[in-house]
Amino acid sequence: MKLLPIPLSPLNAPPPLGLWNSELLWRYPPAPPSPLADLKTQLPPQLNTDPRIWGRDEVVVFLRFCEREFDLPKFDLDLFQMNGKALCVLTKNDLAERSPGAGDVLHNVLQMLIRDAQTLHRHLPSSPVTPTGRYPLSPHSHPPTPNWSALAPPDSPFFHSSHLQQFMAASNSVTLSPAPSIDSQAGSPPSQSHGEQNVFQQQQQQQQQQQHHHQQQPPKSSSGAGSSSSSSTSSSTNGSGGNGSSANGGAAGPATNGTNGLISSSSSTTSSVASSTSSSVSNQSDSDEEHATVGNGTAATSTTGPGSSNGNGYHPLPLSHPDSKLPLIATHPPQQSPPLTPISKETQHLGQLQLLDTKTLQYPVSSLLNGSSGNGGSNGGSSREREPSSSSAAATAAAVAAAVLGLKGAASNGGGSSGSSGSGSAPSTPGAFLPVKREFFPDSPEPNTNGRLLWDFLQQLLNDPSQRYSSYIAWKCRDTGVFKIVDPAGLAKLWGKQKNHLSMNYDKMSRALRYYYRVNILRKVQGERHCYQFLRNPTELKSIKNISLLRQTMAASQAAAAAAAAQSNGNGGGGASERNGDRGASSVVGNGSASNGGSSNNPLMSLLPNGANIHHLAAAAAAAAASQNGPLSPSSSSPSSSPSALHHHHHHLQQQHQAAAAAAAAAAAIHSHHLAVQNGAAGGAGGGPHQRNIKMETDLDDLKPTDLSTNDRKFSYGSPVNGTDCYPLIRNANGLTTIQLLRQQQQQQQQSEAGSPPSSPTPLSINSQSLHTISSNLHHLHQQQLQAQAAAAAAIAAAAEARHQQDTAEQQQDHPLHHQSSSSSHHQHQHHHHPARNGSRSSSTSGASDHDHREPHDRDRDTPSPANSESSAHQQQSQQHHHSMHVKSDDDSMMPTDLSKSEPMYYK
DNA sequence: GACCCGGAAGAATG
DNA sequence: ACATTCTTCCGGGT
Repeated sequence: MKLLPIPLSPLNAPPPLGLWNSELLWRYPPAPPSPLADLKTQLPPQLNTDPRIWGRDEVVVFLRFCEREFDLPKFDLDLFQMNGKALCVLTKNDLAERSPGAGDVLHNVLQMLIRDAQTLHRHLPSSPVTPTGRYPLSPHSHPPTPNWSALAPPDSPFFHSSHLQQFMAASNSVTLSPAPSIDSQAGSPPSQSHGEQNVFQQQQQQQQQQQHHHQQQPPKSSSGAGSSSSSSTSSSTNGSGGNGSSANGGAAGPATNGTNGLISSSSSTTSSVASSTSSSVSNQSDSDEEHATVGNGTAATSTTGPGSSNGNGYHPLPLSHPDSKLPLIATHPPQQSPPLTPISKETQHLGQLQLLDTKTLQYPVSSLLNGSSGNGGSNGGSSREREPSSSSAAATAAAVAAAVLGLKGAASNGGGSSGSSGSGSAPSTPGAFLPVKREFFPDSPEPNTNGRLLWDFLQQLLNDPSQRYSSYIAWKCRDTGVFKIVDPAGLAKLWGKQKNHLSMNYDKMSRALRYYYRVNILRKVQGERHCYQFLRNPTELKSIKNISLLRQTMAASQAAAAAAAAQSNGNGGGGASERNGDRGASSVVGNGSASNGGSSNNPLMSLLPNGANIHHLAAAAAAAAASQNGPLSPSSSSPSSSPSALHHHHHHLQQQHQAAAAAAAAAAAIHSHHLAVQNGAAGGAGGGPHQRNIKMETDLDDLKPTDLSTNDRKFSYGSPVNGTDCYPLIRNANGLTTIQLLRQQQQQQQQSEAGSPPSSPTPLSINSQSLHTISSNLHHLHQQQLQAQAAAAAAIAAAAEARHQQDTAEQQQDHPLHHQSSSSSHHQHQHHHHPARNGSRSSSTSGASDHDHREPHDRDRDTPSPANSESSAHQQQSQQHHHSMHVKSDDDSMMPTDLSKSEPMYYK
């Protein structure tokens, strides 16, 4: 027999990561580290490397292949009348039952394939492009595995990662350390309760159902299965809790254990899910899973369990609800759930798949997690370091190109995540598609986000599938992110337990909530007691973290970049420049982003989420690239996504960097409306080095470091879109979204051409809705492309002119001025915000240091006279309100109820 | 008196 | 050493 592919155990993962970390690798992705490479290559040609998209026939082919390759006993095909998705969902035990003696092998092989496929997808996001940005941000980030190139592999039905991620996200979220956040993300949207179910919910439900199904169908063997060292690997790790938890813990950090609580809970859920699917761990009865997850069961899950939490008890849940959160799994939560909407089996399968994915992912995740603390950081550093080198225009272009290609991941990491997330969450096609949040992966990796954050905690409670915490906190309108603290004291206690601050009370907790006002994570719903509104969706929230990180890390570089930019272009010109400086980072970022190469690190790109700028850039770039490249992804498209292909792809990208640059310029131009593009900027973008010039004005300036309020909101909320998922995506302005769409298109085309996509109801098997969405998206894309092209041309011309002018007289800071002025219009809103924020002054958090550091706000802020503050505060709210609402188009009516449910703005 | 706001100082954590 | 995210207090307003 050939050696079986190595189990996916997380352990394996790490090494690769290290490798990947190197820039070289990054740029030129080595062949897949795993044995998969071989395995994949050996797969029968007709088999897609992603088993999840196999049809029954492919499954049969695969089984035959395994029989031959591994000298396995003949499989009883009758027992494998299923498509790839279903096959992937089978646990080791399930497989063992169906094929005694070969189950482990089969399982391992499948896991490897899945993992590989996932990996590819994942990486996509993180894509190289701006490796720096991203990585730094999401260190965890998956190992920068270069696969990004693979990313493209259109093969997977899931278009690029986004879908996968989404899928995975749904199921996975847990796994990731950040789980909580993830969960929250995933969960949150999913709505809980009230009728509106988001896709998420559906997904979750699906998942749950699937799980159930899963459990039911495949009679689970006893837990034993897990034993197989290999097989259990991923799952086991998770399940074993110890490991899984460890993974989480790793990410979270030991200290964080407490944090894990949520996470744990969430993780537990995931883990549970995983376990269930995976089998081994829980193999317990279905109920087990639930139990495990739920209550103390957590214990089962292991670390996550309360035990880990120690005194803290993390499980917020546990408190009242014994069940911890098992949300996902929670089988039918009695209460809640929304009856799973009848999801198509496919979707269910997907869900299952997701679960699997998660498992598979776990490895990476775990690795990431580990990395997060350690590696992640290192990665980030490395990436950062790298970036500088890449600073060249080419790099930028490449980044852009990468973005274009589909890195939604890119966004994922840094900002991308947000964007992606945004896209993911919202965008996902309405329906069946996998609305999930792709973020899972990307985000999760991020170290910082442990569940300990209050917002995450709240999200988890709010999104608890079982709605076990509805007595503490409940959505008033999920779409709008409005929730009510039903039991302030109780919630505070829960929070206190979570954080191990037994003396926690509502007053304290509410202070913490108010702290979020400053960063635009929350706002108070005026007139309603205990009612708050999330201004950011989970994804975005995550991104915030990234931002913070970025800021920290990048601060220096940004400053430098800003300075450079100022000199070169005279961007801001005096006043303007200052502002930028002040406000900071954001502005800098903008610049940096433009300069990107220069600051390289700039997460700018990564920031995408918030920084609409980036999105726009990305979008524009994507559009431009798409137009030029034609089938961008084609390369990627090749299902194989062989390393070579990837490389090729990568090169291709590089070559096209100019195009990308142009795209960037175009994007900048496009944005100009929103963002003020400074002269140079446009030129810069086109030129490359000059890129610096581009200054995306935007909100960033105003934003505080942590301030999330940036554009996103505009986009996200404002996005008109409601109607279709697609729309929103596009609207999001995340380049990602656009990109994703492009990818989808491409992939679809490719698939259609290739015919690869198996008949099986692959996830792709797109339903009419999704198709509709896609078509819509495409349509939008087209338009965007056109605009982008036009913009690009204009931008180039403008840039040339600008340069010319500058050359003649740099003094012309007019542009900057213009810039400002133009921006000002946009700004106005922001300004308002700021003041308000300032009002909040938040000295709270860091106190003086922050002030200095952070800003201008303080300066702006006059005196702290209470009166002022309050007034300002009110203004703030009103303004914010305004803002967000305005964006939404909705009105101010605070209450969300109005909001079109069609699409929860909030989550979008 | 409950709720809400926000400043300030400090702790925990990464 | 530093930044972030609270936690804890507190004075003040509604």
